[in-house]
Amino acid sequence: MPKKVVPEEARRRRRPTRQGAVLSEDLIVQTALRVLREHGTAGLTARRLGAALGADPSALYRYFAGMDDLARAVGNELMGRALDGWSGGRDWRADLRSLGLALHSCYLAHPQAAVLTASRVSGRPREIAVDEVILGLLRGAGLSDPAAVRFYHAFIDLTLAFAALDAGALALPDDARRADEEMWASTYARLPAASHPNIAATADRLAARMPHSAYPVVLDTLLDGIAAELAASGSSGRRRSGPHGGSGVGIRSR
Amino acid sequence: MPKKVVPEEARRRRRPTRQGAVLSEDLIVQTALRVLREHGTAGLTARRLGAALGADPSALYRYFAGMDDLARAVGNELMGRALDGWSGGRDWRADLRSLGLALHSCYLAHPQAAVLTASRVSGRPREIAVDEVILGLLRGAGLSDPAAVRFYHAFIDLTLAFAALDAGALALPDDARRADEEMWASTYARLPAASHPNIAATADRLAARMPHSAYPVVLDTLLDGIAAELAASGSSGRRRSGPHGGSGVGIRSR
DNA sequence: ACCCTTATGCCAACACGGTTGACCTTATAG
DNA sequence: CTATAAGGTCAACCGTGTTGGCATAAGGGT
Repeated sequence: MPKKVVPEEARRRRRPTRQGAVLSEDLIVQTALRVLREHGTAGLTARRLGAALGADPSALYRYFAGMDDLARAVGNELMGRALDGWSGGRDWRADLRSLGLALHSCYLAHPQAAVLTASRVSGRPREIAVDEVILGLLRGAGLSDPAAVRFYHAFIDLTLAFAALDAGALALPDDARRADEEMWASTYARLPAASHPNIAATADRLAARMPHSAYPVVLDTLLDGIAAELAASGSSGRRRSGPHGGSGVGIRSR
Repeated sequence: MPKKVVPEEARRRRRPTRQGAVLSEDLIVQTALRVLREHGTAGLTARRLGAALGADPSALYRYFAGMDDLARAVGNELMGRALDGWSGGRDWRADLRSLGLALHSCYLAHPQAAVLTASRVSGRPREIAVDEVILGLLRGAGLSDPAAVRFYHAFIDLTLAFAALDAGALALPDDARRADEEMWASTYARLPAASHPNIAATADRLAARMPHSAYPVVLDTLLDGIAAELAASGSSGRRRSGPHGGSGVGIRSR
């Protein structure tokens, strides 16, 4: 039956639900975020979302083709929030850096939703807007199209990968997260230097650093790489280091 | 009922199943890997695994506390395989690169387990062994302890973050994954140049590159960064670029 | 101001998922 | 040889996404 989902722009009749709510794509997405925050990653079910909206679960299918489609809409909303809270206008490096950090922290604000959507490509307007901005910054900086695409890919996947990883830790039950964090001060710090010399020599530094995100470090390294590419292609003709060829590893969608 | 799962070492009576198979933890894990490979990535269900073993689904609960527990067992198996299939002995850069790729592809071979375990720190022997190897390579290359720890953190989180991201895509139902991949050739390729000039100019390159993993590119960039740090600290005293300070973003466990 | 079309909410049902309690069988300890 | 309990099986429970059919009310056409 819901082969035909009416797009939001074409909606006319807004019938209130039995309990008075008037549904809309936006209301459903906002409620989904609330349910996600309250009930955890696995807590977003059609029935629970319906209950939270005061509507029958099947009513959702008038707005989304399925829970999968809904998840993409949620991801799109996160992208939009990040973009709204960002402003460019400085040099490409500062802009890219602040955009990456904005995306990262925006996903981290909703860990459950991040875990759910970070590995999906929604193809919706606000995500497309983010992609367009990134590509614009890279090409505007002077990169060739192949290099811009290569670094766009690296930038967006890096950002979303860390968003998902860090969000995954935040989304754990409190006790499990605490146990994971204390692992560095307990298990690792007690390893004998004889069998694990390198861990033993750096145990205190590890315990201090591991509970934080490595995203800023890796992001800056990537920005260094982009700057190096710009310097190389600016002076001489082409090329940079390493076997950065196009031979992909694995099959990915994002 | 399965509050009490008998550990593998304490098992004595091995009753054959109705269809003749003799169950064991190892047989179940191996069969789970086979089912994952054959029935697609979303095809590992208790009922299907039971059928593949020639046993009732509930028999699994004599060996594992639940499907979650079984997934962790599969994950452990993967860590072991990654470490076993790797050999160092060349320069630090080649060793780090092959180790990263080995970990990445090993997790990707079993996406469900990867998604489930990538953001956890288990503190188990094989994982500790991997950490010791990485730290050893970095310190052996000549990095100071703070730099070694910083790059160890970046390396392991980067690898696991991409493993989880890429695995998340692979773990999607087949049709959803296909839809995601075709998004680049459909939605993005059709955006008008007027509104989205940068995407329009690079649409074909994007469609060609995005279905692959960006991990190798980012990994090589990180290795470039390590090499730069070595060169800088080798000649002059200290320092590298960027605001890489210790002020963490977010709270992480891994 | 009316009516008629149809968008849209609701209900009941389906297939499939993990999980469990009760039962039965048989391998092994004593 | 027997008693015990490990471990396989069966049936059932509950929660999941999803859909076909039906009821209703919104709002444009007249």
